Amino acid sequence: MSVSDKLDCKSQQGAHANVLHGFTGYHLRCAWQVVQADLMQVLKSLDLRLATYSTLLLIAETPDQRQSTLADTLGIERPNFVAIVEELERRGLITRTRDLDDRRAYCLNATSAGLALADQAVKACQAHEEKLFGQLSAEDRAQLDRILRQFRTFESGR
Amino acid sequence: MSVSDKLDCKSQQGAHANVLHGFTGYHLRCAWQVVQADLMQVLKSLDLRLATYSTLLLIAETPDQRQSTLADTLGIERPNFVAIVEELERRGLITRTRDLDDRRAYCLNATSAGLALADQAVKACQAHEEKLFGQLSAEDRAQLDRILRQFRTFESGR
DNA sequence: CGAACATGGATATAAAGCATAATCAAATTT
DNA sequence: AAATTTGATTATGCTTTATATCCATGTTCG
Repeated sequence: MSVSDKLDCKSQQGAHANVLHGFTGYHLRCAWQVVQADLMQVLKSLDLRLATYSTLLLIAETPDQRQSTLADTLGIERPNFVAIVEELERRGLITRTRDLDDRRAYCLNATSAGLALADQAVKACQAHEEKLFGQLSAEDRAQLDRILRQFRTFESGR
Repeated sequence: MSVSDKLDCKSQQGAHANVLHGFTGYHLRCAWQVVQADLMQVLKSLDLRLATYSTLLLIAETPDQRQSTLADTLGIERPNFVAIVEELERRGLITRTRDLDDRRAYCLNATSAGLALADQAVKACQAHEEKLFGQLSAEDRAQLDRILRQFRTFESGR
């Protein structure tokens, strides 16, 4: 499990009717749990965490961005982003060069090693998705993807 | 965001094509994020967290269970479960009575106050689900629920 | 029976993850 | 030029999650 959420994803074998099973949100969470567990394992074999993985990918795709912009995009607090960036730099996956126009800022870019690892990671994730979502019928898989994308545009109705 | 996962759920506005957007798992996560955020807010108004909420519900549904059984069902490590149970007991929502057959163990049960709060919480969650998933078409909503349930039976293909 | 071992619950503790306040230097504003 | 803002950082705290250990009770087996 993770987060403060302890929405028992194992209680299906319980003999009693579990109210939680009536909630779509519960099943959504359980599904994400399964995916997350497998994904983290896949990334671990590349010595990546979810945070470093998505950061590396974003830097590889959008060159010359500064840290705060990237952190905002990723929804990571700036202070917490520092360690992530430092790790990627230390491992030679990205470079931090001073912005000439604003000498406070860095421009982050992926190295060739970083690009190669990002590529490897994406391929591994595609295989992971195939493994997991491939268990659904083709129609169900397409439906799920479509509905989830749609759902994402919703605001948590304030 | 939460967990180690930093799968940027805000980067959709990014001008560049984001590889992550090609993954169903990514959208699954984003959807869960939206649901979780709203759910936590709903529970907060009842002074419950996801952990205390699901624990209370489970205890209310399955009387006379012992702590370790409940913890296992919920996928919570036993040491971490202690504080949760203590909180529920301190708030008068559950009782812990010694098992006569095994004096090491406790039997956990919801008090009438606990049952009442559980009931309130369930109703609040139903409203929350309605608010969020009600934004989908009836067919999509049914499909999503069906597919997620199905997906849940999968093992993360070992 | 009694020693060895297993189990329910608790404590202590550590590692992550996530957030806020404050710092420093380099911009920008006025 | 002084005041304010901003990019990056540090320090710090809170929460969640995991592990190792401990105590008391139960169980197993020589």
